[in-house]
Amino acid sequence: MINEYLQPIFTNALTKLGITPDEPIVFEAPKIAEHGDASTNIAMKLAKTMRDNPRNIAEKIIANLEIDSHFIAAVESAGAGFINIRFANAFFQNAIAEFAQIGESFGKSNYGKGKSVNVEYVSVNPTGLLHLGHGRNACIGDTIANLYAAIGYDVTREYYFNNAGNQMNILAKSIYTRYRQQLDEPDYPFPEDGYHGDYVREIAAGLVSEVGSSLIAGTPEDLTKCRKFGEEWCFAKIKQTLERMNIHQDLYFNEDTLYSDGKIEQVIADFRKLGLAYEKESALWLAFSQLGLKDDRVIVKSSGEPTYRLPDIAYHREKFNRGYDLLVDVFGADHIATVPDVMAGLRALGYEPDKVKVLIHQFVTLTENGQQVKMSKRTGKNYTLDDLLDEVGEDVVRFFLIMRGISTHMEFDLGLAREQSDKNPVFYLQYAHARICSVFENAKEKGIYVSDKPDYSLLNHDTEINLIKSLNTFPDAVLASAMKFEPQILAENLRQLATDFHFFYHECRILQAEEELMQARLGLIRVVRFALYNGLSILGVKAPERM
RNA sequence: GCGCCCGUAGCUCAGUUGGACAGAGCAACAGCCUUCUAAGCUGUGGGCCACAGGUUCGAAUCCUGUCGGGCGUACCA
Repeated sequence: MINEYLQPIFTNALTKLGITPDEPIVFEAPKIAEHGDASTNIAMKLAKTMRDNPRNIAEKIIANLEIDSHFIAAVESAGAGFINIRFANAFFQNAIAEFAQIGESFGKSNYGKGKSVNVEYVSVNPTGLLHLGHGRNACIGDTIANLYAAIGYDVTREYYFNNAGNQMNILAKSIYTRYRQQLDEPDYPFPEDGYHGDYVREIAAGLVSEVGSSLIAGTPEDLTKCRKFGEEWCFAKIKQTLERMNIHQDLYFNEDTLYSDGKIEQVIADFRKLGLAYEKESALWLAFSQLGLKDDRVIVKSSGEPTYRLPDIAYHREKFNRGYDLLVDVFGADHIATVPDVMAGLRALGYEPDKVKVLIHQFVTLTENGQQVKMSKRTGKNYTLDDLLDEVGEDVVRFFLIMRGISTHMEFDLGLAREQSDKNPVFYLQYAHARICSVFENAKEKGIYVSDKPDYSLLNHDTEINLIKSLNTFPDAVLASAMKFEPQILAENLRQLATDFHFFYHECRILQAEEELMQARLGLIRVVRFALYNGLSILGVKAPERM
């Protein structure tokens, strides 16, 4: 809003000076309050082409500005050639009136109207339970999806899985072993590469009570039953955990359908047609070296099974063909190797990889008293996402897992999480929301009529103006958070908004104020509530009315 | 060896397309509740932004190299 207001005023001044800038003028909020509400470095940018020093240029620009002194209080040059702009209170009073009119959709936009995005996340194969790393993936993906929904995109949330691969067979064998151990043979040997997790015992116990000893022979059909039972059990658990975190995906895409629908064969045929696929040592290779990558890779093993690259390419092609404007993949750092291969493959098939945004998040290190806790599914000792949700609650987990940039290596200390969960910043935001609700509740009890059109020009207290400034940044933060694929930007903005609200709340009485002022303040905090509510909802966190 | 990510306050981390004296939370210390929720507010201390060069009006941010950590580098996914 500040940018929209200043842009024409400055462009006009430059035009008068005979300058047509090739890029829009950038206004930013100075870190230091004395530097005003907005600042531009345009004079410094022009210094080279104009062959003049930035201070002189700044003065010339300022002299040519046509300023409405009702809204702009001061414009001055400073420092190395910055132009600082300070708004009058009227500017912000005007702004809050606009925000109030927007009402409950404050912060949302129709930036992406008519455009569609597919966000693929979680995508864990049903061979075990979700752990903390999956949680980070899930929370990032879901928040990204929410962000794009908030800026007007048509969003599809997708979960990709494979219930046919080798890992599933290993799970089947592991289940069968536990089944036998529980049924008749306590020393039945456990497969070397099997899943050691306790949950496998649970699955086996479930199997025992469901089918008794009918699978004891261990025929291939019996193992298939073990696998099927395990798959369903794991999926139910995974979905249950996601449900707890308020995550609901629209589409579960089974890799298997790529085979049954001939999509895999089609990709192979197309690569052959392009002369990019060749046989060597009874495997099928793809000539990635002709696609700008270093080495050729196997896409179909000598056993006849494809490697992960092939279905990944076929799957992305499938998503492309569904016609989305944007495809987002959320992967953990361990899957980074697949990205260049898939992109190169897609490009060769005639698709535009720029439409795909791959978000690689780094790992979460789980520690307890300084010691690392392993989360692996295979080694057995596993601390699951459910365990964490039980300990600290859904809101803390969701907020914690997105409050840092996705590329940072997060450390999660269990002891600290237990001890500090009540100090988690998420409560700070929720508390601000609850406080506002409480004020309205009190107003209602006192029979106070709340006006829809209060006189916002009565808001002149520093903390009021400051709060409006803070609100002013919220819609931009939602947009920036989406465009940059960084949920953390929104989390940080909300924290600042809550700070500014708490400060205002401490300084200014609302219901005890004189009638007109009270109405203006109620109007103000109503907008703050919409911002907090919308922001928290995007982050998948509850906005309680009472705490 | 090569590729990606990271190294900022005691701890966990922010830091917009390079901008003005480097920020927040937690921890520590000192204050604020007969008044709309003290899960709050105010104040204090705390830094060779890993290290060394380079680019420029200006670098935590961009480039090169070094050191340290994470993840990859399969006919596993």
